[in-house]
Amino acid sequence: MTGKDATSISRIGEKSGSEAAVRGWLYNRRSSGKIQFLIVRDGTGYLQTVVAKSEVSPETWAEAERATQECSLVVSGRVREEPRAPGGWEMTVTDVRILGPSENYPITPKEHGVDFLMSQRHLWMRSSQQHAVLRVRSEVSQAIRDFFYEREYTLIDSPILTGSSVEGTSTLFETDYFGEKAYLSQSGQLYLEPAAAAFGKVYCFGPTFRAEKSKTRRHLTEFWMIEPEVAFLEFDGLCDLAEEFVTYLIARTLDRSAEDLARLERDTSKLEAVERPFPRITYREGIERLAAKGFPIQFGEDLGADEETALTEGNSRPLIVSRFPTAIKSFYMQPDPEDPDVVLGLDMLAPEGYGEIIGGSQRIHDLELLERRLAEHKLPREAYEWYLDVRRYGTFPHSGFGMGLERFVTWMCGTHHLREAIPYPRTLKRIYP
RNA sequence: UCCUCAGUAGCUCAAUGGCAGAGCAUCCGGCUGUUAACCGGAGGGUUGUAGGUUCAAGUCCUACCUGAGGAGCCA
Repeated sequence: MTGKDATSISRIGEKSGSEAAVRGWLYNRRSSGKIQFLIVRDGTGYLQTVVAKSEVSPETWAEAERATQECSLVVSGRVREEPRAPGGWEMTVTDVRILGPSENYPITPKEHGVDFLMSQRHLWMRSSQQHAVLRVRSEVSQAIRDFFYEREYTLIDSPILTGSSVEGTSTLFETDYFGEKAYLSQSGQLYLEPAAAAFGKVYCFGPTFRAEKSKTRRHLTEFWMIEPEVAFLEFDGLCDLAEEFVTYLIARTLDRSAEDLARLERDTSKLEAVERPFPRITYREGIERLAAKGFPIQFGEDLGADEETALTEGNSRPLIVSRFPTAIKSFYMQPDPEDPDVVLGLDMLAPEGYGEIIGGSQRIHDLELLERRLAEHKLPREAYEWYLDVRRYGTFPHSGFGMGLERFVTWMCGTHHLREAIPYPRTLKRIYP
């Protein structure tokens, strides 16, 4: 089409005082008779352009008047500093060319309901706040990879199609695999444990599927999970790793996503307040605190949403809760040698009511104990022979955790709902678009 | 699976059981510094579906459908 030499709006300042062209979509147009303001966005930023009737040809003026919300266009002119313009730069237009028209764009500059917006998700991501959230997500994903790369972890992609469940409790999406049953992965952990024996420090980062009929703003049926697994790492070290990981990601987000967080009107002082060490309590301490607050939880009962909220109330840092009763946790978690009724598992609960973002544990490395647990949980042993091999051939203590990307991004952005933190959310009631 | 709430114009929402309304969007007109611009005008309706009560139902009753929020479960 046109605009071969178009300038990226993020770099428009480099063109100050000279001619330039920007190529993108019309974000909004305001007209005042003989002057029009075309706000152009190109994915990297927004630029206010000014068309003055007295300074352009009648054809150019008419073309600008034809520009409608979200039409694609090329605008050329002279770039200059302009304090009245959002962003500080403005273009005095000499030429406008509409590339693709846009009739009756559904998302108007006005309030809309979430249901409507989600049905227009493919268009909604053009809106400034949604755009900002997804850019933060992109930065967080990059920071996750950098964190592990800098620490000499090996990326091990775990399979999405699997033959058995990790924990046997959550509901799995079933699919047909050439006449046999297969399931969409709900965790890469089991596949990472053997990899830890091969590479030492490993992680996976990919989509995860849960067929749970959860209907809350903290659940998706398809979400992205980051799971490190580390050989010879024991429980206290795991807690340290989780802390270091989260503080690293926050620092990177504050540094590289400042503009997007500002657009989201995120109170970044809340994120700046997150420093190490994080408070750590055990489950037993937790139920004591809850008893004092009027929640009569007995040992062996799981902590519900109200209990989690009560425990994190007033915290500016995430809370690590550890050492849960064995009976309510997964089969592979290592018992605490000093308190055999509990396992060396942890949940990290984010402040500001964002809830659980990380769940992890030290894994059982003793073959006989693991075999016993499989039996207790009534899991089909044949499906786990390969997993037991990790304990048969040079067993070793090891630990790992899983972090939900969308939950972390939602926290960073201060967003209300998880579904805005993923480009195309999959929820109980939505698989379109 | 359970509990709560909602469904009226393209969108966001009004309407005591008594004429179906407004803002935004769209179209037309006006305006040379707008910031979700503003001002004037126009078009736009099977009130989620089916049944019931009533002289009269968007409104009350019953069932169903769809969605949202929460619980449980989890990251």
